[in-house]
Amino acid sequence: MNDDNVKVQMRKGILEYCILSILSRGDSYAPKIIAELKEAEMIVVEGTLYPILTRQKKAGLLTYRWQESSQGPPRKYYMLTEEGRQQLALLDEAWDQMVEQIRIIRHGEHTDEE
Amino acid sequence: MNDDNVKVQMRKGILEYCILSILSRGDSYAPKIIAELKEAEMIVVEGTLYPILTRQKKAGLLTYRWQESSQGPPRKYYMLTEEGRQQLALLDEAWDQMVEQIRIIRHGEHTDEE
DNA sequence: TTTCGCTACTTTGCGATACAAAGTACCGAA
DNA sequence: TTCGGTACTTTGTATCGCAAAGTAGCGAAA
Repeated sequence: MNDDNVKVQMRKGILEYCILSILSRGDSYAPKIIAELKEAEMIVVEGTLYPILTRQKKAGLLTYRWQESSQGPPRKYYMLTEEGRQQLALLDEAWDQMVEQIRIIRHGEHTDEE
Repeated sequence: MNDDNVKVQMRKGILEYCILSILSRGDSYAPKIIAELKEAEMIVVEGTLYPILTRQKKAGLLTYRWQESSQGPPRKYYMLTEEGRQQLALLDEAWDQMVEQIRIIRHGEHTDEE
């Protein structure tokens, strides 16, 4: 167990959540999504992102449309489906729960104590 | 991608962190650790916990001593090493960072806006 | 027209993980 | 001696993030 690996493992599954969350604010395409994740200091590479997008589309959470770019090849703009929005709501809950679980483990059961 | 799987994936790596955190409050053995995790509603089974403990011991983060029980077979009491404490401090940081990263992705960069 | 660099998307193989399930071993009471 | 409870261990499976290499369209420069 080395340091980098722990971080990698910690992020498993969380990336799917982040991507849905980003798309909930508007359609986007891969390189732009990567840039947004990088702004939050959550580095992601292509080889990670594309398979996730494909999985999520296959799961019915996303769809996409091709859109031409003023520069370079056309882009695949992904957008949330209704099912994707529902899944995002579930993940919002799951994340909040996990934060609370970790808080309990770190500091104990109560809220008004250190 | 089904619901349960997302939760499973979200927890990858986080369990290692939880275990170090639990042990930082005092030596413990597997069934007791499982009980503590369950209190935080973070269900773990034996087949998950034991390999983690073995990995962490092999990594030098933990040691253990055998201690007899008033009932049943002797217990392996695990305790943090100095290296384990250092690693825990790093993971505390990493976790806080991740919570902040998710916050940024969910709500945007600023703290005083919704 | 051809070539080159940029952008965008895709695929393959690897190492690591959580989990289910089954198994091993020790202890004390009936 | 047998049996129930406790504790620890091992094996096989599915999934994930990632590095690395590959495919392809577009426009500008030669």
